[in-house]
Parts: sequence; C-alpha cells; structure tokens
Amino acid sequence: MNTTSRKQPGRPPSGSEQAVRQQLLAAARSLFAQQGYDAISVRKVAEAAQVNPAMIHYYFGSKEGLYEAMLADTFAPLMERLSMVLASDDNPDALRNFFKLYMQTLGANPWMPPLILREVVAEGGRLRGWFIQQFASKGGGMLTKLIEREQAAGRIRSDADASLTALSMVSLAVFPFVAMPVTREVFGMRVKTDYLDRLIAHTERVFLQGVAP
Amino acid sequence: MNTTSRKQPGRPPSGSEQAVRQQLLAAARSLFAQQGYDAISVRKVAEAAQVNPAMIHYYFGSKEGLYEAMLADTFAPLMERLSMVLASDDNPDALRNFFKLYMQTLGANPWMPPLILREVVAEGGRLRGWFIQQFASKGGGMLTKLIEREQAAGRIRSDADASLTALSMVSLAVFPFVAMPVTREVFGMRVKTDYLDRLIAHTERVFLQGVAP
DNA sequence: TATTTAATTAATCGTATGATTAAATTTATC
DNA sequence: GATAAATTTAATCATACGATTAATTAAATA
Repeated sequence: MNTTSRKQPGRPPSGSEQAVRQQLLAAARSLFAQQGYDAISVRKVAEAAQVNPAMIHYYFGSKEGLYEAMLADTFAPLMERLSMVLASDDNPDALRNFFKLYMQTLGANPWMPPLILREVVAEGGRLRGWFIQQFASKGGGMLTKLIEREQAAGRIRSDADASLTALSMVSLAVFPFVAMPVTREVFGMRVKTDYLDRLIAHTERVFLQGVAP
Repeated sequence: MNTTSRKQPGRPPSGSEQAVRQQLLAAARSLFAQQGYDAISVRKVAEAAQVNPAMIHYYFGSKEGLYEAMLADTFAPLMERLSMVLASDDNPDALRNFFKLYMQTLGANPWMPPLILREVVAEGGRLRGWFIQQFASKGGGMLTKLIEREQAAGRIRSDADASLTALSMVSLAVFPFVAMPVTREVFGMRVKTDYLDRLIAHTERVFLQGVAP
C-alpha cells in the first residue's frame, strides 16, 4: 500500500533508510513555507507526513528542532552551489551567472523564497539568529565580495555602495517568487510554462542594466 | 496616570473618542507586523494596549476582525496618496515621483512592509483574498497603467512587459525594508540617520536606470 | 534462544488559545 | 429621578497546542 513507510512498529531492517524522518522533513518544508511556523501544529505536520505526532519528538526533539533541521536540509545545497560559482576564477560573467543560478534555484524550489522571507521579515523569524548566522551572513558576504570585485574590474558602477547593490539584487530575485500567487491575481498572469524564464530574463536585465556604469 | 484611557467602566461622556479602539489598533499593528498573526494572541494585544481582552470582541467581534480593521486603517491613507500622484497630469517625473513616494511612505511607516509581506507571501496571508482585492490589485493596476504611459512616452523600455516592470519596482521598494534588521547584521550597516535617504536614492537609481530605454 | 536496541503507537499532561457571558459602573436620555 | 444605553471587568467555556510517557512490536545481537 504505502511504499514509503512501514506501518508496523519495531526495529527496522538494517540498511533501510529513515523514511519517516524524510517524510517529516518534506511535510514540514511544504507546510511551514506555505503557512508559517506558528500556523502549523506538530499534529498537522505529522498528519501530512502520515506519521504519529510523537515521531517528531523522537527524531527532532521538538517542533523547533524539526524546523531547524528542515531549514538546514533545505538551504545547505544552495549555499554549496553558490560558493562554487564564486570560487570560480575572475570571470566577466560571474555576476550574471551568480544572479541566474540564484533565481533559477529559487524558481526550481518554490518553498525556498517563502522560508527565507519568513525568517528575514521584521523580528518574526523563529530561528532568525541561527538562520542569519548560517546562511544570510555567508551568502551576503559572498555576494558583496563578488560585487566589489566587479566594481574593481569596472564592470559595474563604483560610486554605489556594494552592500546596497547586493541588497537590490536579493530584493529583485526573491520578492517575485514569494509574491507569485498574488502576482497572478493582481496582474492576471497565467502560469505559462515560460513565465519563469521570462521573469528571470526580465529581472536579470533590470538588475544588470541598473547597476551598470 | 494614564492619559489615553479611562480605567473606570461605564458609559463615556459624549464627544469623548474611542480611545480604547485606537489603542487596540496601534498595539495590533505593531505586534502583528513584528511577529505575525498566528504568533500574537488576543491577550498579548490587549496587554500591550493596556486593555481588557474582552474589548477586542466588543469593538471588533473577533481577532480576525481586529486584524482586518487594522489593515484597513493602516493602508487606506497610502492608497489615497498614491492615486493622487497618479491622477496628476502627464509628468516626465511621474514614475520617479511615484517610486519616491512609495519608498518614503514605507520608510516612514515601518510596520507597513512586514504587514504587506505577511499577506502576500505564499498562501499564508490571513486575509489574503481581502487584502489583494482591497489594496494589491488597486495598487498594481495603478502602477501598471503608469508604466504603460511611460513606455508610450518613450521614457522607459517598451520591449519589457509592463507587469514584470511593475513587479521589479515593488520588489526593489518593499524588500529592503522588511529585511532591514537582517541587513544590519549581515552587512554590518549602522542605522545612521541618513541610511534611509541613501537606500532610497540608491534603489531609485537602480530601478530607473534598469528600466531605461 | 535470550537479550538488547530501535521504532511506533495510544494516551495523557499542563497550558494557552479565541470566544462568550453576566455583572458592574457610568453617562445619556426621558 | 427613573430608565436606557454604552463601556469595562472578571470569570469561564471548549478546544487546540507542544510535549512526554509507558507499552508494544520487530529486528539485531549475543
């Protein structure tokens, strides 16, 4: 019946993965991204994962533990990919590549933008300190370094503050995704298959042209 | 002692304002903006307003009623001001003026950006349908019309979709404010008195240059 | 085979939540 | 002065919440 989880209790056969743990992470990612930490109870997560609520305490210790594990599981891969792009040699297209990879990753992982935003907004993020330390600071630092390099190379304006330029980039990249459902209603956009490509192309052009010398 | 509210029950003297109602709206605005609808209980709002929790039911019917009244009270003035700017004659600086007014208003009313974002993000907004209908659609429509006018006048690129351009503008304007506390930590910015002006000037330039022909 | 370890379940704990009510108090109206 | 209307309070309701526990099951280990 259910191919992803055993229903019977008892010690699992060795070599079998922790399927329940993964189901909980997936359910938590989807629900927390859509409705936020406070709106989602552990019972709802457990129900979505088709799992007993006590398993959350068993695997993650607490609701907050589950949330933190989910955030780490979600954003660690992105951080790796971004740092790889940055580690590449001095490349005239480095900023464009970085921007493109950033937006494409957000577009391909629809839960990321809401999760980022819920942590960032005001003082409301449940693990704001931890999230900033783990991801935002690192990402912001990488981006600022890249922008300063581009400024030194004369490929973008040098009179602008690098931090503000980085902030503009993140703004342009993240917001359209979190606002996507609303955008459809407000602007009457249809979710055509090429919407993502058009959005990325447009935003990329606005940004690169906006920071050009 | 407390100059803004009577502590005694009983029918108030005629001509006296509904001070308690205003205290509740103010407390709700601040708390909901900072921590979100689900994280804030009616008891917390009442405590911050120095008022009995039952007053929320008395004046607003429910927690959601308070929230809706607060949103309306918060955003109605902005909508009026924006529509006034748009109603002005064909002006070469209309887009710049609109952008400036938008960002300045967000900067001067720090609770606005978080409230907007919490309603917009994913499917999570408590009154998302109502909020979109009341404010987002109207604002988005006004902005798109303005952009199309500017395109027709040849002051900005015409090959770009007006809706996407509007989306870029809102992204650039709103996100920096909701991310402000994080920005400080990530980029080590100090809250200097001129930060707001520098942010607005920088963002305005990125946008206008980004959409220029 | 006997024992230990890992996973799962059902039941329950104390607390916080949104909501509601009846009573009390004060002013307005007749 | 008597009655009605408006505001505030304290107490309470049923429910939902995060968390924890003891018991149960099955595989691993000895």
